[in-house]
Amino acid sequence: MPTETPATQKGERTKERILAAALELFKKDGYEATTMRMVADAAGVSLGNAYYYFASKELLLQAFFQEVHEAHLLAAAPVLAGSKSLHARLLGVLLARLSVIEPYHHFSALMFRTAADPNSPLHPFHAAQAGIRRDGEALFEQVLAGSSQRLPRELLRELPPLLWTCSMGIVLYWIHDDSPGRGRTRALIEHSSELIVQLIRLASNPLLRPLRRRVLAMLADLQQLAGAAG
Amino acid sequence: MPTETPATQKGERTKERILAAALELFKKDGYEATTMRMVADAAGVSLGNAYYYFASKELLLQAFFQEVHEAHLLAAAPVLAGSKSLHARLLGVLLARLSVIEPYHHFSALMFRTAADPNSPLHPFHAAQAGIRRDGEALFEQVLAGSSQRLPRELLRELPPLLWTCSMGIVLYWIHDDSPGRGRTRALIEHSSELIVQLIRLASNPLLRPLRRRVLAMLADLQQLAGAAG
DNA sequence: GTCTATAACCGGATAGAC
DNA sequence: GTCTATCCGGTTATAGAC
Repeated sequence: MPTETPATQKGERTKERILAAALELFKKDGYEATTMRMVADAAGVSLGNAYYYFASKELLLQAFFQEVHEAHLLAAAPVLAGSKSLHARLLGVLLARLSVIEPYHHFSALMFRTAADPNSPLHPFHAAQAGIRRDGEALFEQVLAGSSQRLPRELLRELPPLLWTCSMGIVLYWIHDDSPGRGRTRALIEHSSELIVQLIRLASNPLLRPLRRRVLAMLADLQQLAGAAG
Repeated sequence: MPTETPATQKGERTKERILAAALELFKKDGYEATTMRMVADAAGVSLGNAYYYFASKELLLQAFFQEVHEAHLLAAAPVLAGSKSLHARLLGVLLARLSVIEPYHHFSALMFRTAADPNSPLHPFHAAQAGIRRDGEALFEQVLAGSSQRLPRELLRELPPLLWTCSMGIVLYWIHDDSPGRGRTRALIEHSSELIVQLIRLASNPLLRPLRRRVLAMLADLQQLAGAAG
């Protein structure tokens, strides 16, 4: 299964050519409109050869996700370097994601159709995505760690996956959002980042410890499952 | 487009036969494993004829969802008639859903794959699903209205869609859940119903009015979009 | 053993005759 | 309203070239 790492240099170049062709077509025409035959043609290889390097169309899409994620990390870096306010950091990171994915709005629904299938290797909790998920959580860890906000240790441990999930929810909202300039998603990001910061402060209140325990217990439930799947 | 209502009596019978055959096959083999050719064969009609009545395989699945929803209403009725405790009502309704969908766990992922595509008529926010969504919200309205718990008017208005969304989240969790007897989902339902009740009580605290406002504003954002889509 | 190509399979969807 | 014949695209089998 040379999908992992082609042995030859020539093979490696071929694989790269196929991937590049696919990404270009995805961006231009969208995922579903792009056929494997088109990809193969654009890359100058046969259909069968394309399948030799990428066992499915989905795996090509996965490579695309990887690219998007790396662009997000890049776009978020200046925000994280620039401010210690938790709200500013959270807001900045979420807006950075928005700006990175915006060019793909017209075919985002089609990406998410496959990604929503728990059996698909593209699902956020799938083992194949563990890397991206960990990276995503690491990003929110940074958001928290670099901020001036004080947090109970247990929250610091549990919040990153939760924030990452929230950010996925925002992406889901964005997919549906047809408002000009994606204004609604922007509003949602602003409101929710304020809200989250306020909730985090509230959650640190000692009076609410029993409630917090309950929330953390539920989060543990959720992660147990994610761990089993991924 | 006689997909809506066949003109002839014969047509009506044919349509029913196709639907019945499809549901049986979905339950036996799952959605993806069932081909339109199998459905047509089992119904004793040609492939083209099946497509005359159901323009896509997805529309057959939609009919299945409708059936599941009606079974849920039926299963929830005794709970709603039997207790005035908010927690008991919420818990009962969520567990009723679980018992209704359990027989379909083995192919639930495949249902949700299509349902997660915003362009699909199966998406919870799609216009075609407005009926089911309204019914679902109405169910949670009953859960609240028939309980002994006092609620601010604004909460009473905003909670049903939120609870419905939570219940969809639980279904999503259930899809991934491979634990024996679906124990994890049961635990999640118990924990989250307790948590929700506690949060509702907390939300009624006058000290938290500013926070509550913010939450309600965000919910308004979310519903604006749902309204546009559905 | 690594790579590439051709030909076919399979199933969702459609066209058009009756 | 029903059929047959066909398209189309993801995927696979397989044969052969380096």
